[in-house]
Amino acid sequence: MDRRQRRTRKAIYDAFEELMAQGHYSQVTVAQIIERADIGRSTFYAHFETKDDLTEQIGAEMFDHIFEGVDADCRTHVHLQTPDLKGRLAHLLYHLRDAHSGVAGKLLMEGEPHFTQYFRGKLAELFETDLPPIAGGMPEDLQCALLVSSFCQAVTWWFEGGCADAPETVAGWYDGFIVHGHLRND
Amino acid sequence: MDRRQRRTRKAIYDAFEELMAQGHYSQVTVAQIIERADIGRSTFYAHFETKDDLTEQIGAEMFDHIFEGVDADCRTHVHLQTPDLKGRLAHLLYHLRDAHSGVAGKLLMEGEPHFTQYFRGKLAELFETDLPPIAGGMPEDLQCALLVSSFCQAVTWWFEGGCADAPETVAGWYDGFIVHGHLRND
DNA sequence: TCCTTTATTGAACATGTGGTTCTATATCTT
DNA sequence: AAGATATAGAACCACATGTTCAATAAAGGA
Repeated sequence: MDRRQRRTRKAIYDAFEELMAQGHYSQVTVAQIIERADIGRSTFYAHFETKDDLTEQIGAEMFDHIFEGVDADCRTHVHLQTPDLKGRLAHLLYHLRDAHSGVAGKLLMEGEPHFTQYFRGKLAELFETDLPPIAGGMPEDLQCALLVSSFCQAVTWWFEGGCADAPETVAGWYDGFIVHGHLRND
Repeated sequence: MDRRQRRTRKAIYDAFEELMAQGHYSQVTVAQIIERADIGRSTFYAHFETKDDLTEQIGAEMFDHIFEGVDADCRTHVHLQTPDLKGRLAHLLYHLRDAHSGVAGKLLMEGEPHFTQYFRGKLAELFETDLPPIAGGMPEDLQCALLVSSFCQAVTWWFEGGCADAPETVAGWYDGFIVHGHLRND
């Protein structure tokens, strides 16, 4: 790729992250991105078809990095050689909190579809591989969707509270919610 | 309330529902609503501050009706005098599917925050009253958020599939997911 | 029925955003 | 050095949100 392209692309990514770190997604405009990235308007549209396109691509790249980091961590830690779900989720929470100044988590919290889409896909992969389907007749895709959706909600809750609890704690709660059920009275 | 106000308000509500029945929420514009409701532009803004304001109010009214219907049904059916969660959720699914031409469910599916907000609140009430908190140390508000979020996802999944399964079936699956957990291997 | 109050109308206006087009200019790669 | 390509940036279009205001219509109480 041309060096110029790399430069402007990075400038756009950085501008987007900076703006996201201080405001709501829906308030971030292309004009702001352009101004902060210090590029021409047409240059932006030479790289991305629409604003949503940028959001999707930036989301994909961000989460690719994050999930790579999670995999690397899980390979490094010997006691996770056979990584259990709980451990993987804890690592995921660590990276969501720390990577890119927590912008990933924040965007997840806001639930913007174009951004979360890719994350949900990666999360679905994670659940599909690790989980034997033992629902009471529930279709697999529904089961997977419920797991993804509730984990996203857990992340949201965690970020809304300023990541006050330790990743392991939250992962443990979620694991308990999933594995043992919650409403058991007996 | 003035008869004129009632008339225009109803016209706006009807127009909104008709437009939602045939398109995506984000594509529905104020201009369209005005045209279909056959009212003046300034009249619309005399009733609602913004489009989001309309969305919130219409969502609140819709879901108030739906939840009232659910309550009424549960009181009618003798075998649900002590209504269990599963039965209530099944009734809720019935009403979501049938009320207002299924627009409620469709909007839920699209996940527009201003619209779903009120529904999530009502759903949280339902869970809070029915469910003894027996999580493994999980905070109650997180537990409730996970329940709400996963049920919304179940509704979404159901509508995406054209409401192919019976409400009781979906409610049963969800209940199993919650009560017994899903990943139990032993 | 009259009269006061209030809602509606509809056009004009202001503003902001997304997205396109075009030419001159700057920068890269070979 | 030279041809290819990316960028600058201004001008432009289309469209949506929301406001303002004077004229008109309708409601509801006396």
